[in-house]
Amino acid sequence: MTHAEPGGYNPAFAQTHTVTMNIRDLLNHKVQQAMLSAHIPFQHSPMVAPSKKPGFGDYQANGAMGAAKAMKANPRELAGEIVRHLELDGIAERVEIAGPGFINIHLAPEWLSQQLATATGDKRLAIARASEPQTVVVDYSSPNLAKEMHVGHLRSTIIGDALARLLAFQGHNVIRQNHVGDWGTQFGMLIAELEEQLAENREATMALSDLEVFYQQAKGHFDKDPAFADKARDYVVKLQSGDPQVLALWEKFRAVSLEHSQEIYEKLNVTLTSEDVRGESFYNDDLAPLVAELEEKDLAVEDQGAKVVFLEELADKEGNPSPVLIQKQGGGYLYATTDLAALRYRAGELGGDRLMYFIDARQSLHMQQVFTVARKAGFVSEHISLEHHAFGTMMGPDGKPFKTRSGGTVKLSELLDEAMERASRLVREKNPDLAPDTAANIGRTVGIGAVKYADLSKTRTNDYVFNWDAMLSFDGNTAPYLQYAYTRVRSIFRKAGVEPSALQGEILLSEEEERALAIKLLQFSEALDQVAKDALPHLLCTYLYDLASLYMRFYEACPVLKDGVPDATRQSRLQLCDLVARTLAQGLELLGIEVTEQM
RNA sequence: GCGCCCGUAGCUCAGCUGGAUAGAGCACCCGCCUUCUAAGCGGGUGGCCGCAGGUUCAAGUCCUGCCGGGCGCGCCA
Repeated sequence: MTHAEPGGYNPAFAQTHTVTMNIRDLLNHKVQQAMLSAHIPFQHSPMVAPSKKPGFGDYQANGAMGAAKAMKANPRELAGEIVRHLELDGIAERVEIAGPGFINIHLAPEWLSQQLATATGDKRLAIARASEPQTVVVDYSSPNLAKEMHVGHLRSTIIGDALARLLAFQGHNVIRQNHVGDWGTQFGMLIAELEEQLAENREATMALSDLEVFYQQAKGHFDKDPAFADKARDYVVKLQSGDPQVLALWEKFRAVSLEHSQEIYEKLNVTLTSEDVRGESFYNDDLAPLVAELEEKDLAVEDQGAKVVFLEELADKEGNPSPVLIQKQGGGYLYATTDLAALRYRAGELGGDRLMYFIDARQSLHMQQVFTVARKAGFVSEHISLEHHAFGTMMGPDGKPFKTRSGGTVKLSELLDEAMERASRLVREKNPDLAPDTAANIGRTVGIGAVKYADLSKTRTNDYVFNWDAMLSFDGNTAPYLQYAYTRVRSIFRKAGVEPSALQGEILLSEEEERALAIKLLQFSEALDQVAKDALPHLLCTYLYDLASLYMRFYEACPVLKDGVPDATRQSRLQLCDLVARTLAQGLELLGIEVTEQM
């Protein structure tokens, strides 16, 4: 139930009303119809997928074998039946049966060319908007405001932002939620420290210019000075009871800390704004009623002085139910309480159909508990999808959690600065003729892109090893490689002095490299659909890398501007180039990565 | 102890609802620039897919057990 399917999404049977650029859906639909005509029950899926080997056509339908097994029929004969009913006139040039019952589909170049033509004329590259747009609430980044953002926040921020961008592009109503940690006991200490420093005539922004240092000062103060510690504890109480003076200090601290985060988001090219901040404090007033409601519904019970929900759904082997603490002995609330309030708000007030959480894998049990309680309490209806998209830890080159040499946490701002610096140095080395401004700008784009892409391109659920050299390399599945592919295309247009909009004529797919590139271009929407469904941005990375690789091969094999290229061929190839550039730029933009005209 | 995640080439990683001889990049070896950015392209070396069973026409993929690693499990968030 953690990874519930979003309601109503089923790519296999998506209709092709308008111009859907999704070949896979189209073929699935066509093959399904053929199967029905061949009296094969609807439950058997066509299993259409891109072929892995060039010899097996462009797409293959593997559903005949499974259906034959269930129907006790001969798989090759059944495949023959399906092919007999298969209507792909104008779409496929050849359909053949191979092996035990594979149906290999070879697409017609004229059809591919037509499909590409609809993409060239469309700003969205003919990517359809969702026919049933959902309201998707995306929880990501969510740093603790008591401290500076560190590398631990990178993955949630980057991956969540990519999904938010992508779902919005698909036409969904995306609501970003930055569930910042702006409440809790540590704020008593921090506010008390802030008050003292302000009394020494320091500006709040100055005192808090380095949150890490400030936190250490407060902690040191707290540990050594009992009077200060008492005050800190007193301020926690005052904060919770709404004391105006303490609250004002808290506001000040919060504002400065949020500004720090906002700076990082801007540097990172992350779309979060102050509008998206809905921190823990936002739910304060709802916590007591929420606990009361859980008690009324006999879900929460008192246990050892605390209020607990016991979940038999998550019981261990011996049948001991899993406890979820929602209120402490002293009456204080816990993060499960806040998360439940936030969840209820997102489903209720925000009207979310799909609630996505991009949070560390270590929170898996907690998220499962929150989801289960929310379901039982009726905070969310059956058809609302609750999804925890977990990710692994960021590891240093030594394979251990990423830390500084001295063992401290790595500040995000410093990491990003280093990325830009390293990239700038590389750009200057490779292209010394660039003006310093231009080089710095390219360095920024490449450096930030490299950091983000390195993260996005790995399977989300695994731990991931941070490696400067690998991510800044121009070889392999990296941001610089993709950005370079983009500049190569743009360079052709600069050289030719042609505007893409001025291009004319049919797209001709005579060479192998052109054909392969064409099919890959047309698979963009398939990649997007899959990422949207499973929240796995690395699938889009793989797609873009494949596309860039195929373009590089095309570039080597198919001259565009060179002498002797017929005009029709030149126009055709320039159109392919333009589609590649736009697809790369669009894909990278959805990942939150920028491109440059030259490198 | 229980639960979740992971184990694929020397290294970093792909492998899509089970499908055809398991794929990239790095590293190593060999080719390709008087021609659109060689920050590139082509080729080669390299794999008991942790181990053992099972299901299946078909298993890296599904099930069970074991080994190894990470993480989590009532008053922090």
